[in-house]
Amino acid sequence: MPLESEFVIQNALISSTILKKIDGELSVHGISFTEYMVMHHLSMSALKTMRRIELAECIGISASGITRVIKPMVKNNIVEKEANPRDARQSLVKLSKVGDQLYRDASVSFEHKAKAILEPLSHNQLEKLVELSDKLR
Amino acid sequence: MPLESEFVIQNALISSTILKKIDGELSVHGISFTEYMVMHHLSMSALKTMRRIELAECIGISASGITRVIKPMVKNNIVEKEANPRDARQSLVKLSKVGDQLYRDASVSFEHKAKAILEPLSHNQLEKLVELSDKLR
DNA sequence: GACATATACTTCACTAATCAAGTATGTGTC
DNA sequence: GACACATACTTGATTAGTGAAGTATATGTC
Repeated sequence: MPLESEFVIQNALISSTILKKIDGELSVHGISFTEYMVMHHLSMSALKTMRRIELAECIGISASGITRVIKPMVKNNIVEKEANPRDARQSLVKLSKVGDQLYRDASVSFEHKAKAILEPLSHNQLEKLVELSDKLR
Repeated sequence: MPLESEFVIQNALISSTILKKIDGELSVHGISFTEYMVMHHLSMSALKTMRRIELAECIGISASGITRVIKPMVKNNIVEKEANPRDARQSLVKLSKVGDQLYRDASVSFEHKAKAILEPLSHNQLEKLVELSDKLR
């Protein structure tokens, strides 16, 4: 079997395992990995505000997917809706104060688990892995 | 943000993208990536026969998940059920002749797509990536 | 200014997975 | 041999996602 096929198969198992571990860790905070990703990308963005489509792209889900993820987050006051005066089609999403704090708290768990998962790798190996993975985007 | 967190976030996006590309490619053969994985692991196994639990583990899904994946595969004569005379609880799964041919055909598409996905990497880089990923199992 | 087309969502029906609970069978201990 | 416990599934209810179709708004062309 070619190495490429081997990688795809191996990667599928590894990434689903990682996802489950992270999801388990984040459940303490009452959020899923997808919700964490939403908060993460909002937190990284300059204005802590993004369009839904942008968010969906960053996270790797569809337009309808992002609608469903965000609906309960608005209800729970983790993010706020904002209109774009320049374009009435858009519905901007902004991290609320509550959401910002939740993100900080969840990040502690997230980073802790991420480190545990990547513990088998040295710092140099991790750097190499990130560098190689990056080429696949 | 620590490199470990960055990797987890980056990897989630990359692997979901890869999965969608592969799924699209396999849909020509009327199968999902999960079904391909079932056939793949059966094909690799010495007797082309495995227990459901074993399969589930290899693929990274739950026991109930494998039940649901395999049911239509039996119906479509891709795999066959076999009893284990030593243990009546077990329900062995075996790749049928039809399934074996389907796997061969699908593998061509699979390998082709896998190569396209990993095209940005040189052979050495791919080897390194597989080696590093392997440490995360 | 009207019309065609593109974009940004939202909603509906569906799918693939999950967990919890249930059934059947095997295994170890007294 | 009986009982407790473990293992190998299966089923039902639920969940997180998908794509297709619908609505509202923007943009480019004549």
